[in-house]
Amino acid sequence: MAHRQAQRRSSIHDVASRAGVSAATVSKVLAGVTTVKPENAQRVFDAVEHLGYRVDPLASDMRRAKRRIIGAIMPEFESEFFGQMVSELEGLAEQRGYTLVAASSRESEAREKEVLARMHDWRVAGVVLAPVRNEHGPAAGFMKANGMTGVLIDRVLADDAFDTVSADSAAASAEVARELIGKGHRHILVIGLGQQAATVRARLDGFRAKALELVPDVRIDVVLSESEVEPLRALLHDYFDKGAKRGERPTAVYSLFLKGTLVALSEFRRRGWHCPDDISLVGFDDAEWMQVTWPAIAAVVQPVRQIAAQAMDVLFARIDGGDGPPKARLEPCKVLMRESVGSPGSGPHSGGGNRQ
Amino acid sequence: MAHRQAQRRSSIHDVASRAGVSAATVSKVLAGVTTVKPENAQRVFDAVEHLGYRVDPLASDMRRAKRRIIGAIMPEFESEFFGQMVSELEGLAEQRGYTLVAASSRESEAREKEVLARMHDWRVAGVVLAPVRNEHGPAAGFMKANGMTGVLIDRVLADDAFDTVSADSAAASAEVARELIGKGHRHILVIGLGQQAATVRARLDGFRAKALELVPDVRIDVVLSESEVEPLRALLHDYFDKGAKRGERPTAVYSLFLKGTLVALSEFRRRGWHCPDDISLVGFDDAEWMQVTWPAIAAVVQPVRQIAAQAMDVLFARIDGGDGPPKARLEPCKVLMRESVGSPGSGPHSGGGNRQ
DNA sequence: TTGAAAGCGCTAACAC
DNA sequence: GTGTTAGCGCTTTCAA
Repeated sequence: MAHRQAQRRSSIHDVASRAGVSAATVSKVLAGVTTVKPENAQRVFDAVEHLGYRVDPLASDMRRAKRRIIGAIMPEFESEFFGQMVSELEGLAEQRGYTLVAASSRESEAREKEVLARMHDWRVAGVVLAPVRNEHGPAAGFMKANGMTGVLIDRVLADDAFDTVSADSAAASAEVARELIGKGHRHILVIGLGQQAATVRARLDGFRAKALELVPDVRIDVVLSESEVEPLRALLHDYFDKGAKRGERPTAVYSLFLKGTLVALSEFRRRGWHCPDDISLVGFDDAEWMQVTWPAIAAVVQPVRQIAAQAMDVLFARIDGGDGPPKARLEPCKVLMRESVGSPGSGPHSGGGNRQ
Repeated sequence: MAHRQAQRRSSIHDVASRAGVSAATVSKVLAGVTTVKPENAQRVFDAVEHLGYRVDPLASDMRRAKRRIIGAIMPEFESEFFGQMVSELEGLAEQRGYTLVAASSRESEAREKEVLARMHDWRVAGVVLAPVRNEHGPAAGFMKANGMTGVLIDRVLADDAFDTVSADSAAASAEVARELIGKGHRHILVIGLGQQAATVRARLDGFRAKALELVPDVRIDVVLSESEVEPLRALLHDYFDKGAKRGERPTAVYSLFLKGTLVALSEFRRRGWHCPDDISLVGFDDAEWMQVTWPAIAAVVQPVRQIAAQAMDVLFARIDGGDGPPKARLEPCKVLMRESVGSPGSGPHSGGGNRQ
């Protein structure tokens, strides 16, 4: 015996014959055309109800040239940030009667382009692309070359062909600088990933500019790993080792991205340093766990909902034929100063205690 | 001037006329049929190359009745677990030439059913459903009623209509029990969410059975919140307050799900308790951050890759016509005992120190 | 107010 | 070996 056999679904013709009208009329009724005789419309509704009929959206799109599908390409799905982003985008697409098809580029530009090509094959109406690196990658070039409609988000600054939406990293980083300087930090280490060039640069520059403005002789060290997280671990290790030899050590670390914050914490662990007594820490990107640890980790919160909402707004404006030069949008972040930040010089386990 | 106008993509007919053959021949060449004259095949390849032609997968599926699309429905996208799951499933689907379309049910059974109906409208070849609650929800019923092909994962035990794949929660929980009992814990609190009935029950029973087997008079308290995380916070608060009045307190907490671990940590914070000196903690579900905090949090690691791989295997077996009664598969977990677990009675900040 | 006809881009039968 | 024909399920002229 065949197990769970998929029965043929009723088509528009089944509805038509049951209602005693043509398929064209059914289509009109379902599309809300008002020129249909009420009596016939009712018969159609009855038939639809009885048969449990539902339009096949793909067949429908087939005829209409533009498909009601939005493609979303994210660097990864594993983090809270992109998880929330996909979730938001999905809801926003649905609200407009579109389906979101999400794909992960797995932090690879090569794959990003492949995935984008697939989206193009699917003839999606538009694409929300969060590039692996920045707006100058091969994927954006592909979109341009193929006349695709799209919006670039997150790791982008501005583009001459596509609208962009991202967090205002520079402003947030300036605020972090103000906070750290205000607490008395004069030697700060900034760590980041060079791959995410667009935003890392903005964050670094925003931080440095404000810090130097407030205290011209502040010392800012920078440790950047080109494209992988693991090397950063080694670089950071070396950095602290060398500093130890010279008897110097930064009093605060600002990590420009989430994994960097984890790497920093893990390096602190290894050395037995505690926040904020031995060293202060602020990370770009918030996560749920950061509030429940000892100490709670200070973080820059990206406005995921706002970015998603803006992205969809501008994307649909383009889909609906909106014209004009592309705009670069920046959404403000929130900076949450939590217990991982204290004042330097208070010495191990002495001041700013957080263990009541 | 119209900005970025999408040019019409070349169709199979464009390729056909350029190669001087019929559309059917092009289709055959591209499908790898070997009966085509090599010379013509070459002309087709040349034309494809020249025009940058790519098959429209949706149009192709339209004709072939079964669409090469797999639907994946997850309770949420925000957590590491489901993020990894979607990522894995996406890769596995691609390997077989299918596209994964993922949707979030947002922990709502009502939405889960709607999303599933949409998948059905899309006529997906199969569905990987991670139900909000368990295998008896309305979504599984819908799948059954509509003869859909699918596999149930994660929050499921066994089903009479669909294959299921999940982590072996009971075995892992038994191991947690063995570890805690071994360390000398005799009063343990277990917290969970009633909504995830299927697995919570398995985890609870597995834990309790083993603990009682090892130490018949062990005390196991249970705090379950019906369906929301927030009430759990309040319940936990009350539980500890009441215990304090009587001067008793569990020496270890086992959280049956990730958010519960966060709630527990946050409650410990509020009371100024530290792990493992004041209380031990083990959580079901691991996360990257758990290794870099002080202390590192002990956790049960679910075998995401294995679950995804098994799910896709059994799903495609069904899609390819595989018959026979549904099977319930359990994949073994790993239990990582980290510093958040110590021995009871060593008193605050006295033993099992983790601050070298 | 309605339905017949013509496809969207593709593939599977079936002739030739 | 290859092309013709006939659709998949739907929408949209356009003529009646």
